[in-house]
Amino acid sequence: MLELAILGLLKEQDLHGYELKKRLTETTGVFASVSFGSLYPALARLQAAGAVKAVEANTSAAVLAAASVPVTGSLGAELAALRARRAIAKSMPSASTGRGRKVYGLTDIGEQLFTDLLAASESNGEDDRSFGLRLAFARYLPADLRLGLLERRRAQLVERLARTRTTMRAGRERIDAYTRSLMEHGTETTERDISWLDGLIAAERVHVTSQHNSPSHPPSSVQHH
Amino acid sequence: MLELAILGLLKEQDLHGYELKKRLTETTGVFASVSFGSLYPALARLQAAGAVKAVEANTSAAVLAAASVPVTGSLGAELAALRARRAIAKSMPSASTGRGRKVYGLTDIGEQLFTDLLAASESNGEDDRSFGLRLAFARYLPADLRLGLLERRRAQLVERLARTRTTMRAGRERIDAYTRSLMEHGTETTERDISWLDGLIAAERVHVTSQHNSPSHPPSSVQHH
DNA sequence: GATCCGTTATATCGAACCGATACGTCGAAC
DNA sequence: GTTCGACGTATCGGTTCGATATAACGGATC
Repeated sequence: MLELAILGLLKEQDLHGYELKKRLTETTGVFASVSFGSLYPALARLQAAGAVKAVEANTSAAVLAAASVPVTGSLGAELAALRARRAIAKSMPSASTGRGRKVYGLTDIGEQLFTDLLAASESNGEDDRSFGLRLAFARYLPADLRLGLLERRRAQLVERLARTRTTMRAGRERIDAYTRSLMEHGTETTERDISWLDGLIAAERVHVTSQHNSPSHPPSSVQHH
Repeated sequence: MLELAILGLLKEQDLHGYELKKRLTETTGVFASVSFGSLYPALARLQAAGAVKAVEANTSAAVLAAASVPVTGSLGAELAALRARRAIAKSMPSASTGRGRKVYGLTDIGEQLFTDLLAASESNGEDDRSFGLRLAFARYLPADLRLGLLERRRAQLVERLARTRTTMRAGRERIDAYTRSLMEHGTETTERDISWLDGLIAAERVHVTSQHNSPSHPPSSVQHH
């Protein structure tokens, strides 16, 4: 789960651990708290699996070297050098502060792993954060899988709603006022989530039926009935 | 965190593990999924700390036979006997590996531990589930601590709102449509959470200022909307 | 009446994850 | 001139999860 998030962020841009954590907590938002105690082991796992590699492993020395002599052929190193130059130009001190930072980048294996993890619908944990994370990377999914993700989530929320209502009817004398208020508020929140999903699904269907290009599949075949 | 939930449920009624899990997932609802892999170790910890004790062990005849002398020719009974001996060797009292249910109840230490955990405001994890769980047992809190719980939660949500808005303004070109929709929906949800909390806080204040409160008699009417 | 299957029930294992902490550099405030 | 906070990598102990094993029971199904 965390690995999917890391791969997704690295797909857009090479990043080091600290920045990765900031984006996971702040930008992606879905992770209320992802700690270094899980981030660094996850990075180590991904590196051991060959999904990511350390693209730039030092401070200004390596940056300057990459900037002056770009003979490595590494795309990530060139990008890092570009970013370092821009940072220096903006007199941003973060390029050379602190201890030696390790910038990670995706490999081909990592690209493939990202695609596999994102499209995995059967082996799903199916929790709330899983959906939020997948939606944040939904633009990398083909249109049909994207629609399936939204509809599966909708069905899941509808089922949760039904179970909650059953529980509230079943043990109504055991539930005190605070718990009941919590459950009712949760029910309303889930209902709003469902109608929000309905909006997304409707927009998705319009997009699917109006124009025929999905991101990775050419419109060679009509939809099957 | 899980220990607090267990203690709170056992405070109302003696329960065995399976029923405990059902109430944690269904009734309390806050825990989307609490697994046996965390429930049983938590129960063992609480038992080792003397906070709970096995009140009734409805052990079957096979378990008793395995614990004392394995007389049956059944393979399963012999395996059970092996495991029971190993458990006894680990000095675990009443380790019945049979299928008899073990009903747990609170001790005086457990009552005290529950009160301490519930009132702990400084060493808080402060995540979403923590608040929901505490609110579900808010009737056991004195009125001032209950109000503090609600106001701390409110302040937390307000801060989250501010941080999310800052993030959305800062990296607006980096955020794609799906992520933006997710963040906007999350913002609306948080705003509704805050106004829901305002209702609870108002009801709480009315109760505090209008009459003398006793911890064992929570307000009979909590506002829902 | 033997067999299959879902529910009730306890328990363990490996892997993942979290919070705290340590180690370390830098700029700014005081 | 030193404390303070930001950046930055890393590990440790303990908690939790998901999967799995074990086992007894009741009800279908053949």
